[in-house]
Amino acid sequence: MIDLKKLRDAPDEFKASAARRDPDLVSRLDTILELDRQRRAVLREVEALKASRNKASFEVAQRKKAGDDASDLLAELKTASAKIKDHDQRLHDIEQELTHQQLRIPNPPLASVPTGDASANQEIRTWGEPRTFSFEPKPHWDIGQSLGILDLAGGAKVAGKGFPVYVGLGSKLVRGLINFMLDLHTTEHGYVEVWPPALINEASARGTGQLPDLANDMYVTEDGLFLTPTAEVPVTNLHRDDTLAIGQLPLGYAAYTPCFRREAGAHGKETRGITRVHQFDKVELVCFCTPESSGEELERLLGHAEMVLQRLELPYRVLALATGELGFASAKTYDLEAWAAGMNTWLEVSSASVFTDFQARRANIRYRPKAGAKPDFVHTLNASGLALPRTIIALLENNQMEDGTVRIPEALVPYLGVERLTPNAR
RNA sequence: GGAGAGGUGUCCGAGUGGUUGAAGGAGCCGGUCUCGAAAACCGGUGGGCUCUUACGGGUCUCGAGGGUUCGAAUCCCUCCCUCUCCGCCA
Repeated sequence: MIDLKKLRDAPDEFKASAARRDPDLVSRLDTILELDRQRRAVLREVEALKASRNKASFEVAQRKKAGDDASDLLAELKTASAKIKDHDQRLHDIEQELTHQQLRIPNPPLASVPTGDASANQEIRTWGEPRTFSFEPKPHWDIGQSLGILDLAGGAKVAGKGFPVYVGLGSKLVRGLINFMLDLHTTEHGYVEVWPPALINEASARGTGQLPDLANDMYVTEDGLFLTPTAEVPVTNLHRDDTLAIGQLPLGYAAYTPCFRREAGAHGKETRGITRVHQFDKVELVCFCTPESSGEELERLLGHAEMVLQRLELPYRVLALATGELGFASAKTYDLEAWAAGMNTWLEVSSASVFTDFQARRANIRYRPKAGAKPDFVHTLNASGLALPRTIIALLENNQMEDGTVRIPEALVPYLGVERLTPNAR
């Protein structure tokens, strides 16, 4: 949720920032400003009416207590009350429209975010060297099939396209990666591990910004719950309506959840293999912190996600996303892209974002800067650490050998119990 | 799913139509005392919106949303959540 006071106090500055995302936002912000003016005008009227009503009501109480007659006042109050009801209705209508509009304005980008579409993304750094092959590296769907660890047809049979099945060491690889990542983040990076629900309610989806506009990206159940698209939603909303103590911050959680995405309209792109699927597994890092520290927290989160790739010995690059590429709630995002030798491309395996106070406003997550001080909104951040399918793609494609086996990086060996994936091994 | 009990401020806990934003206690903040601390004592202490340069004022808020009433924490309706018992079930 945008900060209405900020918009009101410095409208031009606010609009200029929003326009870097989308020039159409300017007129929508003007609409909001007008609604805000109306709201405050009606509010002043209705509050004046209520003030005089309260005064008269008090007088009635006094007279009744004293045994005096108050029928003249009561008659007066009856009409005043009707008038108030009328004004309240108008106020309610305006506020409803205002909220409707406000909920649909994305977070303005931070100044350091480059303006433009994907072509304006900035490469921050790279790590590792894409390996050179003495043979033609295969794509992961071929490797997965010949090793017998990936059953796409089976998944399509039991659920549908985009629901992969991992078999044997493939399944163990999924399980091992989840454990490896959670262990790394909890023991070395200091995160508190949580295991949240995979289904979320409407209020949670609104809190992190999936609703109202991104409803079509989620699966809905019959009783109005959504299958979570990312652990960010349940974990961030864990503290919805909370006021955190300053001593709790920064507060970091690491959570595994399956993630569900309808990917409506994405068909035809990246349809082979497991690059884009409807259900996948992900370990997510979520952080609550003070507004002053969110800049450095973003860098820390990014570093923690990078560490996963480094331990897995996967070459990657870090991109600072341009304004046109930012997610709805994000003020700044880094993407982490791992190299996939078989597909001969970079694949997004993680995304680290700072949401400033945008989600905190929606979800009403505050903190008290010091005992006795007024509460203020926290800043929230998250980073994938990491999403599994594309990590698996990179592992299979980069570490494949000419004989068809796949080398397992050292960090994962304890989790898999083997140093190499071989055909039909169990 | 059925029956019952209940949701009050940071926490515990009073309060069944009119100076109740809400007793009392704890906590927290400030002060007195002390070399310092503890204890004791005194004072202060919710949040949102809004008006005001400011001091300060107004309004809303007792799970959520509606309703009755001149007036609702208190009465009525709907929903949500927690607890107990029963049923069902991994």
